[in-house]
Amino acid sequence: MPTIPIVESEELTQRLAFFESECRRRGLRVTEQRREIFKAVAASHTHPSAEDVFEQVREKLANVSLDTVYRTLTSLEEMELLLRVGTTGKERFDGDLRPHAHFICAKCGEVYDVFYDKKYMMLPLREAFSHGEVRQISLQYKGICHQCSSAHEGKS
Amino acid sequence: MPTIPIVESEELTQRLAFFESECRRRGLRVTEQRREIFKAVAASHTHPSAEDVFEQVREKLANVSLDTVYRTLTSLEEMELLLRVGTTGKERFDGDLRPHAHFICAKCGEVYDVFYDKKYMMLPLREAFSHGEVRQISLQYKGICHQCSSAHEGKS
DNA sequence: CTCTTTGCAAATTTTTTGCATGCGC
DNA sequence: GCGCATGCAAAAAATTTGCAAAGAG
Repeated sequence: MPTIPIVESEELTQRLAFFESECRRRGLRVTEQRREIFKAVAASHTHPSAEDVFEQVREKLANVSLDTVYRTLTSLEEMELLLRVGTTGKERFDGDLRPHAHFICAKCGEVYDVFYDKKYMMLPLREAFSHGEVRQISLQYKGICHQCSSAHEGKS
Repeated sequence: MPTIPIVESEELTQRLAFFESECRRRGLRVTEQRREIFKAVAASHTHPSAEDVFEQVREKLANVSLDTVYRTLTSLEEMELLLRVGTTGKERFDGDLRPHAHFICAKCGEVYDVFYDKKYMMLPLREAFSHGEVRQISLQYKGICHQCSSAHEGKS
């Protein structure tokens, strides 16, 4: 039962304002639903799933739909106002057990290997062990791969 | 179009032997299906999805089923013979944009934050940029959280 | 010969999409 | 008022499960 820290309301207000200005800058409408969904994610430190966000937003807006939550979470991610933990889409597997990281293209989903010197992983490892026994380390970079940025078609 | 490096057959043979001994050690039967599925993942550097593995294994064993592939990939992961890129199960979101890592419990799926000093991320960042424009860094530790290891019920 | 593993099919779970109505700008 | 955003329902995609038959030890 993790104790849930609440983001202080002052900072939250500030982030909400930024969210709204970002929406306007991109020509997206500031709706109650978007505001509540953003607040739900920004205020929590529980790494909620889409379903979790849906339930929390329901307490404020009794009839939001789950698909609006999905759509909004996706657009918030595109606006870089939240992070998605893990990969998008289907699971991928890797039989290479050497310590290495992944570069994942946000557009095409391709996964590229990134090798690094093990010693650079030591510091966060120590803190990670405070949460339990670490069995696997996975460092992921998300971005746009060269292939996708040269084929300059489609959204951002 | 990524060029696909093939794991040298000598190393592959060695890994296959290890896979078989691991199976026996755990009382799992060494079947053609398991062997081919393991080989498919171990020999490729393409981070295949379950479907990809399925298609490749089909070339050898014309009637493996997709569910066998799923079951085997899961057991190979439990044997720590392969890695799963990304999280298991549903997607989780994080509104905290400060640079930090995640400790993900392999048993209950809970996600814990792990903060670190940004400077320790510099080295792999340089290599990551060789694949494209990095927009997000995500460091994940997978393991068993204290909560799950104290509640010592169930598998492994 | 026993008991795990498989293949099939069906079920679940998670996420996405089409379309008419509603609401921010 | 115009057009994007929403809600509903239905579809799609990904993964899991029950069960009888097959095969490893």
